Parts: sequence; structure tokens; C-alpha cells
Amino acid sequence: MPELPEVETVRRGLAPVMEGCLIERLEARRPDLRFPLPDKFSKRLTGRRVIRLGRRAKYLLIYLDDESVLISHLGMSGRFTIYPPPGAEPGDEEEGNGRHDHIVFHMEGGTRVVYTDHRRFGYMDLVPETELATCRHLGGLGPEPISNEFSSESLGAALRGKKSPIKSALLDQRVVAGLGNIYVCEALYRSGISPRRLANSVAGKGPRPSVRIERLVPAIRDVISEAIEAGGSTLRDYAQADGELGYFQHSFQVYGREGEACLTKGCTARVARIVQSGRSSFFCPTCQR
DNA sequence: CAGTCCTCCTGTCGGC
DNA sequence: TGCCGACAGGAGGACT
Repeated sequence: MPELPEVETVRRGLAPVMEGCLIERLEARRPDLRFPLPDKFSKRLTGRRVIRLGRRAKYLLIYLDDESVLISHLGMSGRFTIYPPPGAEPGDEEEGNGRHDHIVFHMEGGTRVVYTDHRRFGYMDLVPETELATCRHLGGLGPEPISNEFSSESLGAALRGKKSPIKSALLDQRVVAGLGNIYVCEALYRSGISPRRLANSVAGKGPRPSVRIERLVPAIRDVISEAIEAGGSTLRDYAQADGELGYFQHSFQVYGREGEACLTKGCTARVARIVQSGRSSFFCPTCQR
């Protein structure tokens, strides 16, 4: 599920019920997610006040009043849900006790924030704020795609010399941070680049950014920005924290559209699917070279 | 070091 | 209806 736009949507959804609020009790219903939870996890979070929520790449960052930061990665199937849902009337049905509801933040005032993750590929960690930027999770990350550090020059430099297909390179969080399978497919389609093309050949030869890089960088920026504005993409059981659905999935031009018509005007080809490093790539073999 | 593959876990869907 | 394999938004770690 969660690529950068979905995590940003989660952050925005949780901020109103967490920022400035006390965690009266942290309930961990199992000792691990993908990895073991940090030592004394519940104890260290109980009684803490949330200063603010942040995000880096696909990581949700919960800044606490003891200068530590709770890092949460949602993996493939992680999500946060607020109970009772915003706008609910007293007496409305409550939930949050399902088989895959693993972590519960009991906030002051009775609101609960429940972390659910049926595949348990997500994980949480606690790090001192001073070590956040260099910790093992965030330390090696490339630039945020919507930042001044992400440019034709920086992406060109990151791709130069790489022999892997551009599709795989863009999934590498050290190259650019926050893209996942969906948005890489969409960005490559928008920029007319085949997912099979070698990263090095996208980078161009000299220090001058290549034509393809000049198309790719804005395509990545645009698709991520548009997806954030749409509240992310809703696939399968994913929903925003407040229960609303993102709607960017309706804007997919290639992802999940194998065999359907290419949407480029005048193109009569059909969207193809290939597997690269174990993941599906959707693309138009005619428009993307 | 770089690139590729396997793996963690559960659920769902399509085909036979 | 039931069984089985393929596949699903990620990425760490083992391997070549």
C-alpha cells in the first residue's frame, strides 16, 4: 500500500488527534511486527506527549516530548485507524479489536489510534531525535522527490553508472526516497521511458542532464504531488485514518491495466506487464522506449 | 561493491 | 465447492 503519498495522507489524518496530545497508555498486543519492538516499548511510550507528526520517505515520524522519535514503517499492509471515527455519535459501533490490530495508542480523552497490519511487514522503532537523520532506517535515504534536493542534476548523478533497469533503480530508496511500485510505473509512463531501459542510459553521458532525465524528474514530482492532493491511492483494504478513501487509483494510467488500451492519444497499443526483480511493471511498449 | 533473488506474513482471486 | 498457485503497496539480507 503505502508509498510516500499514502504515508503523507496518514500523517495528515492522524495529526489532529495526536499532535499535542498525551499517550495515556500504549498497548502492544504482540512483541513484534516484522522485527521485535524496541525494549520496554509500551513503558517508554506510555505517558509521553506527542509534539508533532512528521514524515520522511515512507516513514511516519512521531516526535515525542522526551526528545525521542517513534519511527513507523507501514510495510505493505500497515494502516492506522482512529476510534471512534471522527464525526461519530456516541453509541456508534466501535471496533479496533480485530485479529491484526497489533498496536493501540490510547490517547487522552478516550480516542484510540490503532495500528493494523495483517501481513506484518511493517515495523516500529524508537530513536533519539539527535540520531534520527543518521539512524539505520533514515540514514541512507535519497532526496525527497518533492524537494529542492531532487533535481535533474542529482538524479542524473545517482543513476550514472548504474546497470540495473531504471525501474529497479527508482525503487532503490537511496536514489530517491518514497517511490514504490505504483508511482514508479506511472512516472515512467508519463515520461515515455521503458522500465527496461538501463538506468545509466537515462542518466545521459556528460554532466548535462539528458532529455529523458528532464522529462522524468517533473513526471515524478507531478505524480507524487497529484497523489498527495488526492489523498493517496486506495487498493484492497487500505483506507485513510479517518476512514475516508483516497482516490488517486482512478488516475492510474498504466498500473494494474494489463491488456487495456494505452491512454496516449493516437496510440493503439495495449498496456503490457512484465516482472522485474520480482515486481510487476506495467507500461506501454509503444510509448515508452 | 553492485546487482539479483529470496524471504518475511496473510489474504484474495482465478483456474481447474 | 475445494484445492492450488500466483500475486499483492516493501525492503532487509543472503547470495553471486
